[in-house]
Amino acid sequence: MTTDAAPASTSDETTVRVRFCPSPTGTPHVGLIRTALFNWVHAKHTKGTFVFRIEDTDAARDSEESYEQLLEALKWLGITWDEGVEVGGPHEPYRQSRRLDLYKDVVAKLLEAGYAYESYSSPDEVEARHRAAGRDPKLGYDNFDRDLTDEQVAAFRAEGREPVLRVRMPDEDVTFTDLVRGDITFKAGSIPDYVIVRADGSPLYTLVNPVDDALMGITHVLRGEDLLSSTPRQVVLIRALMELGIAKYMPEFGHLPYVMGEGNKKLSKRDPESNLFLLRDRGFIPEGLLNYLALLGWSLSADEDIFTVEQLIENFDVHDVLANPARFDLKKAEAINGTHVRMLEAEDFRNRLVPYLRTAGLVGETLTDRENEILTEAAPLVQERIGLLGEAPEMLSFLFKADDGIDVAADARKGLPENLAEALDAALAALEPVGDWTAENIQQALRSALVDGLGLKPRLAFGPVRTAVSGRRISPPLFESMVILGKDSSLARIKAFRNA
RNA sequence: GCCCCCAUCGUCUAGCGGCCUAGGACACCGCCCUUUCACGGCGGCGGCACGGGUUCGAAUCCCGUUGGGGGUACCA
Repeated sequence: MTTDAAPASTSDETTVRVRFCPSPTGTPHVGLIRTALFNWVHAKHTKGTFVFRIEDTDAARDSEESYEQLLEALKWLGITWDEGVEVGGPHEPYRQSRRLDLYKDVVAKLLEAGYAYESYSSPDEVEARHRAAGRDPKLGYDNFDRDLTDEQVAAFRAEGREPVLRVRMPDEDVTFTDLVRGDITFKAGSIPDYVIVRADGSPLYTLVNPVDDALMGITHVLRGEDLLSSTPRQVVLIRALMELGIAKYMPEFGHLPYVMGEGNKKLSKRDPESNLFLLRDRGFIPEGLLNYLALLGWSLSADEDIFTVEQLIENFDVHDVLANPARFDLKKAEAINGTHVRMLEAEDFRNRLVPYLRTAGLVGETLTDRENEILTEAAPLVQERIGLLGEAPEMLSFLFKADDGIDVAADARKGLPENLAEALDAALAALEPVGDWTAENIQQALRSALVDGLGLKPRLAFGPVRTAVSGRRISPPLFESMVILGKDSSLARIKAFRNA
């Protein structure tokens, strides 16, 4: 005998309803976000509804701060929801901590119809019974309380025991069709009756998750593969809810592969590269990060890794998602991000730099006219040189500093020509008469003085000026930078370095 | 122990029985471009875990082995 979820499943005509339902514990991490992304994209692709629900039934671990961070994360990434917290909808409230009465009703019906029953056994007692019968003591719950007599119940009650509530698992195989893995069958007897309500009356995830999915009409459950082995339990419970008229249909399940860290460890919340806000602070942009995350388990085509969110929505099909876990590769993520950085409109890119300059202390809360001018002119110089926005401040800092505030990095002093002083003098002499201060003219003047005049190789010729002006061995294009600084400032810096 | 999932270059992947002498991307290594660094261009390195089947033909289908992961909670 087989319990098959498929026949009673969602029909093609049913509008897609997916949900993202995190527990507000800790900071948002990339695995969580990838799950949100695939749910959202699936909804967008099918013109369905994306529900954002909060599973805060664990008062000890849940926090309001974490809840706020989840909102901030989705907003930053542009992942919008049609129903849920903040925006409301027909199934309010969307926080489970405020739905407790609903669960009580469902539990009463489950008990009455015999799908669930009271269980008084303590773990120790279960283990003792296994030992006594010569079985492995770690076998799990033994379904002992399934058919207690009234006398037994009364006796337990008399001892002051409060029961947990368990779901009666059928003695048959449980099969469901996973959207990414195909048919999956759990053998009869391999799953013991499981707890849905604690002895103190509070509901567990095993109850509230499927119940809310049923109540909210969720058609597709896309979640991490860590929940795969709890799916047969949910299938059984939802079948009961269908019998009771609480659930209209069996949702389809799709279990997304893990996002792994170094080695074969699941990326933990403590790994820095998994922390969404840390990635944002380093300068990932939503376009790049979303692109990379989508690549973990899905691909647009055989030879193109770069795509926009629009393309992702257009082409995404959950059936194409791979079943095997993927490693989060920061290098590749940065490379993908860099490509998206280069794809930004110049003004958009410029504006996105501001918070990073502010954090680095290069500009204040509001930019002065001069700072705005510098930024507008300098931004294009770094746009194709960085993979992360956070790399920009170091590259641009010399443009925002005073002429006497230039610190010369140690490596910028190395590799300069032997006749450093002579080269600087020649550069000054050549630049003084330049009237029209353009990159073209600056280059011409320096080239004829240093390359032609002193016979320096181009590689060596401009080093002294670069160091003098920027204090760095590596800088944005030199001549353009000098134009932004202006003639006076440029010459002052060369003089200062000459006399240092 | 039992249950379930997974297995193509170092990494992410294309591949859904013949287009595969296995394609792309990141990383790495050369070369070119070049005022530094990048960007860009060209080239190189590098893989179907193993063993059985099925088939005229298998990276692709089946079975097994090995390896990895998850579950077996009054966590989610």
